[in-house]
Amino acid sequence: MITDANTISRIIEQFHFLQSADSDFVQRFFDRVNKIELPPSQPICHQGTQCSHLALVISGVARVYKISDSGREITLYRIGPGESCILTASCIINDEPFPAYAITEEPIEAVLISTADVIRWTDDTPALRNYLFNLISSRLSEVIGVVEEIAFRRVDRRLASYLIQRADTIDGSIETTHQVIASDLGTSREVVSRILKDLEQQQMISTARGVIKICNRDSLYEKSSETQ
Amino acid sequence: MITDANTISRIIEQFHFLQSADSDFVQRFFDRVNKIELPPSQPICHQGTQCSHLALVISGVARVYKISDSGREITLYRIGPGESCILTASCIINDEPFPAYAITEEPIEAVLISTADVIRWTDDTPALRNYLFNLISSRLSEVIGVVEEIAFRRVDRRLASYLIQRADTIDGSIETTHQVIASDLGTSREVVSRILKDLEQQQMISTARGVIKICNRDSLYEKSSETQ
DNA sequence: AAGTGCTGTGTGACTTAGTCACATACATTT
DNA sequence: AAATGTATGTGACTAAGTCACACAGCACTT
Repeated sequence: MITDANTISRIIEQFHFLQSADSDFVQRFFDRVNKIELPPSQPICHQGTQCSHLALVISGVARVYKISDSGREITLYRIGPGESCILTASCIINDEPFPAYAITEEPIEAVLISTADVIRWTDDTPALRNYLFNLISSRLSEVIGVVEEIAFRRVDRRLASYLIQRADTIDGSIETTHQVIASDLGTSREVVSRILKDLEQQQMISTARGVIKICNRDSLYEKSSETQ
Repeated sequence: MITDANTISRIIEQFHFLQSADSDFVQRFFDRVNKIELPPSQPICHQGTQCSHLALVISGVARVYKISDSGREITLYRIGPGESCILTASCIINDEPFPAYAITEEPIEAVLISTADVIRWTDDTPALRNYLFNLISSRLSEVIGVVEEIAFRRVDRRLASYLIQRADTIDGSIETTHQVIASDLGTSREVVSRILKDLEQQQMISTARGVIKICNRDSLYEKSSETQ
């Protein structure tokens, strides 16, 4: 149960479906759900487990990913404010085990809905249902995008795109490690290190321990969009 | 509109949601939908186009896949009897363009539902809504499985699995070409040819133009489940 | 039977990517 | 300054993808 008016208005602001739902539902909603806070690097869902709650993220970011036997990782997508761990919803509704891992990256505030409420509400509340349907559809599109990336695009091009995307808007710097990048892209740390070295020699970026800085965004962009 | 009693009962048999829906809806359903037949190798959805109908497959198989600039393909999943081109549904509901290609493999009979009816019925008919939700969730799981395969598993292991899966149950033979296999697995024809040659030298299979026959299923299975 | 053409398969040489085993560099603590 | 832990660099090797081209099997013509 959530009672704090301030928290409630933050949640309503973040989740559009609460605005289009009738006030009766909104009241029941805040009666039945709970708010939790999670620290960074907190595992949320384990592959193969059943999910007991659906989490709607108010603030923070979580990462959903796969791990291979050899320990390599690949990020499927991230969950941000206003979104939800939709795989959970899909597991709840289909009664299947969770097919991946999820972990918090930035500290998360989330609303927890119990399995029973998810099932009841998706049945009788069009607003929530549409919200979930839209979210799961866009996840499907995103994951199809991941398939396309890893099946067809060269790692150096993908890395160039990744750097542009992640670069700080002000000074073009990124604080991260090669291992983290490798885990996002689904490749190995050595491969990332070598490509970064190449990019540095071509003056597109400069690197230091834990930091990458974009020096020539244009030529990096050009590299990212080379075909084949 | 579908009136033929025989056709109607075949459709109801295939689509469970029509059994759990109330009879009022079933009547409206058959009043409003149409049946189509498509020959093999007929393109259904083109990447980037809007979808005007949702197709429910009564018989036959379609393939949903991605193509790279260089012409390489990868299969995302197949649509069989009782299933539906759920990407279409997701595009209809989110009003997004279709993110892949779909083509019939075996001749297809399908029920076509117009965009407007899809939207109306997902809103007022729980049975149809749940059917679609389950389907899209399981597609998401499948596509996540594809990511895992191409990101982490070696091509020779994947090919071994593929052959076991596709082999005729009676004599263990498969009628296909190296190019078709490559397109399913998301690799190139040459790679498939080389690995098949290896498998043949290890007496696991024998090959001829357009045919592959499994000779030693056990050792092929062993190969498919080697780790790393 | 020989000719023609299409589709399917084989192969070498080369580039890109992933693995393994280390070496080295930098930052923080003691 | 030494010790520790994390981050990065590198060579050697295997796996996978690309390109160019050769050749084989089959259908169809004449």
